[in-house]
Amino acid sequence: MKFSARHTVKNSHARTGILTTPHGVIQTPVFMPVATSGAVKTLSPEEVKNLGAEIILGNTYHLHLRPGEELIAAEGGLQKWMNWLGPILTDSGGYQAFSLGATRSKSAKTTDEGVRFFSHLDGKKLFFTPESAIDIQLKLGGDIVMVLDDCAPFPATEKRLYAAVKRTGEWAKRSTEHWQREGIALRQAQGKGLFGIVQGGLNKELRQQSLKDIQSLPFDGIAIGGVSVGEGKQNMLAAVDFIANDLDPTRPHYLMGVGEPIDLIRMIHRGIDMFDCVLPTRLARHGAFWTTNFKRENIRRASFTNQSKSLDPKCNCPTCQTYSASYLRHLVMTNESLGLRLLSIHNLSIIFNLLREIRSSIENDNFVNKFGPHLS
RNA sequence: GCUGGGGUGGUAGAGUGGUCAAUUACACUUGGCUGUAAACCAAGCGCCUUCGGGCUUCGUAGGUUCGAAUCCUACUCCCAGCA
Repeated sequence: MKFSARHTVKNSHARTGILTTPHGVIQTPVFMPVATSGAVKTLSPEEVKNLGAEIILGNTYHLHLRPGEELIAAEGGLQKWMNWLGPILTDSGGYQAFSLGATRSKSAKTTDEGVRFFSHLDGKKLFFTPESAIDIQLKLGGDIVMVLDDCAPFPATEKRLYAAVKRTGEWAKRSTEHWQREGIALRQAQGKGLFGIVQGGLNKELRQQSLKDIQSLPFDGIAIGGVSVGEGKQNMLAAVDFIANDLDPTRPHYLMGVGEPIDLIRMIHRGIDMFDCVLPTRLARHGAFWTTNFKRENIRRASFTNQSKSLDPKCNCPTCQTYSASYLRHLVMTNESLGLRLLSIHNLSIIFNLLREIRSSIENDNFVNKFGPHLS
């Protein structure tokens, strides 16, 4: 995997870049729609691509459970199988240890050796280690492989955060060793990349320690995890600010699980190159959508009943070019799946259009000027 | 016309003397959602309220009772079967 920064900005960490993967080249800053179980929910890969997606995210935990990485490998890899011909980043399952463990008692537990899961489908016991998480992702066909990390919840004690940083650091080391043992030359020839993940929650020293741990290892990219776990926007900003100045500029920076349009702007200003988030598609399935000025609305609100205009007069997405808010509300209220699809298309368009604007403003040295009011 | 069954809040449908302003579901209203256990979750949903409570409701009108959505009578409407 290769990354090169293309254009940087004065008075900001914002930058554009190019990420080269086995399945194609990506313009950064980039947003990766989440295709947890092999589909961006409600949309076809062709639709996702046409909206402007260059890379999508698939999930180790979910795909391991169903249908299993062996089947996907036998079918020629996730890209071929689902007919997404571009790059795919596979998440490791570290977040599921948090989300299943935190919200469902005893369905996931993290130890120094790895993460034990009880399948949410049939209760079957699973055990992921840093090594097995990589093996599964390679079988799935991930272009970018994420290490298994220990994602601490919010709020978390300093002790818990310390443990997360220590364990994540140790796992990171095991991960790079495994990556090499399994043939780093081959990996590099294939052009696949391995990303490390920084933890540390809202603790400045621990964030900086974790960044040091991760950046000392030969990772192809640096991810920031342990955010978007319920801490809120201001806390998230603080967590990133702790380390923004020390991010290795030669490697891509990936903020995991973010986000909202406003968060993308702020975090790109802080030097983030990559994002993924379920919000555009999940909000859509819940009737919510963003306007071009980054406000959240919900189409179920009675006031949209007679709105014959589109969701947002300034939006040029396929949904807004074609359908009225009134009709979209009707579709959602009557559980027509078309409504969920059209809102997913709109929300993803809002994100991709924003990123196009941001990239071009960076290239034109206009980023700070244009997005100034939204940067802090 | 006769016989039997039944009319409960927007809808369906519980409830058969007090713990019923009335279970539940759906609908509706409003919130929430940030590496997807998520087309989900939460709250509200007769009227008024100084949030203690007050008032009017279970086809209509009477009645029994300390007390009725629940028992009785009449009326009315609906359904099934028979004429």
